[in-house]
Amino acid sequence: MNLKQLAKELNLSISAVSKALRDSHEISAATKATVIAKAKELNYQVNPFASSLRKQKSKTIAVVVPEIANNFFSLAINGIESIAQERGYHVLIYLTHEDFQKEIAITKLLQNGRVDGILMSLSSQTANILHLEEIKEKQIPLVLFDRVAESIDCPKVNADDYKSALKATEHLIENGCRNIAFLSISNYLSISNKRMKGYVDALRSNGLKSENSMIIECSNHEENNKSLIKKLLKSKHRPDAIFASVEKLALNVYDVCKELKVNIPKDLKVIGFSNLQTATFLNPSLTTITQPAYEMGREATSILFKIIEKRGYNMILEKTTLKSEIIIRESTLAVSKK
Amino acid sequence: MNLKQLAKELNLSISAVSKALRDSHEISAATKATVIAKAKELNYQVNPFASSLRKQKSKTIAVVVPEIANNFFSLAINGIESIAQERGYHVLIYLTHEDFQKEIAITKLLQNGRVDGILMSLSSQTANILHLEEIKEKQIPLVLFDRVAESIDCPKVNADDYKSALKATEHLIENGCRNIAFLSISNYLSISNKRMKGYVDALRSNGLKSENSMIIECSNHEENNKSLIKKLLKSKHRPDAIFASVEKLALNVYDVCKELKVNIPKDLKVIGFSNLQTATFLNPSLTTITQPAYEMGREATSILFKIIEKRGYNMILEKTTLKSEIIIRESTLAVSKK
DNA sequence: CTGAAAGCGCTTACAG
DNA sequence: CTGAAAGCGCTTACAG
Repeated sequence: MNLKQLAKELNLSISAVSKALRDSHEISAATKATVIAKAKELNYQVNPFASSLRKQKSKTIAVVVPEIANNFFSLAINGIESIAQERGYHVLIYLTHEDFQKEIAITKLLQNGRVDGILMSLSSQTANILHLEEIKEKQIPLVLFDRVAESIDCPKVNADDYKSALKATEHLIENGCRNIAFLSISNYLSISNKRMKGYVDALRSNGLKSENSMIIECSNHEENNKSLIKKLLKSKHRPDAIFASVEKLALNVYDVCKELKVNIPKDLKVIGFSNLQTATFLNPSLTTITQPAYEMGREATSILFKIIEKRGYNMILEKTTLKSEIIIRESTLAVSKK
Repeated sequence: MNLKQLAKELNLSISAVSKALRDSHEISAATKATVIAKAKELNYQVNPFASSLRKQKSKTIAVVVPEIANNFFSLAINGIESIAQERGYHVLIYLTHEDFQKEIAITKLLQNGRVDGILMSLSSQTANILHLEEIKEKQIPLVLFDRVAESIDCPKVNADDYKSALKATEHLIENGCRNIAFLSISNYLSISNKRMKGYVDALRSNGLKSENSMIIECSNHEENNKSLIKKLLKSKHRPDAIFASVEKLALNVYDVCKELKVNIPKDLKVIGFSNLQTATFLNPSLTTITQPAYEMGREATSILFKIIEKRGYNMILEKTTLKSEIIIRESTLAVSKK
């Protein structure tokens, strides 16, 4: 069933039917009513490809994220989808699996007009932003969220990572910790730097010397991370707290502590950035810095639609920072050591 | 940059260029080489809408799931995406949020040729399959996974829910449980019935009378579920074990036990269907029946592509059942009660 | 208020 | 081996 057939049924021209369906002011109310009724009766639906080809608009956005089996990203996608569905947009999803080359390939794929805009969170392996510059050159609206690159000129949505890392570190210090190890995953992105900076500044402003700062470089290799943590916990300069910059690392710490029979929080306090819904049921329950993932998704999508719908808006650099929440649980409880 | 411009640059006809790019046997190797080189140089990319319009193929599939902030579905989507990416397909994602009306609206949306096929897991509210019949009538390839409706004639991928529920119940019985409460979420789908049937059959074959079976109807309302569980645990006929048919309910049980100071596994054993990655870190660690979510996603997608690529294959009813795994942890440990 | 016509950018059957 | 032409199904500027 296409416009041509529908027009024939109605004894109208194709253009009249098309206009009626798009509620054009050129068409009388009576004609519109009959057209709409007939279209419904015959279950007519506009061909999206013909429409997109003609209008040069896809009514589709792309979401490019490192992974999906991850609480933060699945919550963010939930937020993205909620706004997109409201506005009648379709959502294409692409996973980079933390692979820079895949990320580049995907951005290339998206340069042919398939989508009206792109929401993106960069992979941890991303080493430069040439691929993002290409997107910008092609004038495709782009909004980055969470894993953001400072060096690119586009709207960004993230959380107050510096501030919450600062507060989290202070929380540890208040609860008696003096040797706090920060588990980082370094990359091109500023996000991990910001968290690290918050940690370092908190040490400094609390009179802890810089030699007290322990920054442990982790990777995406679970086993390597665990042996790093194990080594750390067995060393002479064993920390009294661990600050995990990402969720996975906090769980690795739990794993190692279970194995080494290190008691949390008595022997070691643990805090981590995490969107784990079950943090409260862990043994012991985990103190987390929880980002507003759902809201970040919604916010990023709202901004993207502003750019898509008002051309030229692209030039406005919008940077939105949402507040994370520190949820204090057992893993950082002050315990009198006997 | 379109074919016309590219053809002009090359002093060839549009059709020759198009054929060269699609590696047609009608074009000489030499011409192909120059065309491909030029296309690369000028960064030419085929317009997907023109191509889809002409070929009546979208190279896109839709994934319709109840929710995404859920370990099972995010793992399944991971599997789906991995196969789709391999094959060069795009993945549209739609969430029903467990709302039958939304599910219907989405299936309507997908009838206009936007996608070459649909992967779907039904909402818990889905009350009939008229919308699925429409999809079938329109000859759009459809594969259901996990939350499947028995009554529709299409390929299905699910887990051996009956068998694993049977085994799980037997595990509880072996560990001394006699009064096992089964928390179900009933709906039109057979999935929960299968799990329930496994539970009931295990009781029967172990000589436990049918009055020992306790089936508690839960809902999607967390607070209601918790008060149901609370009532149950405070009642005279307090169970010695709870079998949660879905992950959320198991966590609700943990919540209530924490509040009522019921000790798991001493006072109550808990087992549940769950894809929780942190099940092992819970307090106590949770015994789970874990579905192969990633593999189910991959399998369903492979079948979908078989149908898309070989027409007529649609008629073959493929039903694939994958094995779940019971991972025994502390929450079902036999403990001598003093 | 309605219709004829051009054109979005491809692909492919057909002619040469 | 290459090209001219039709057509996928729309939308919209233009004419009436």
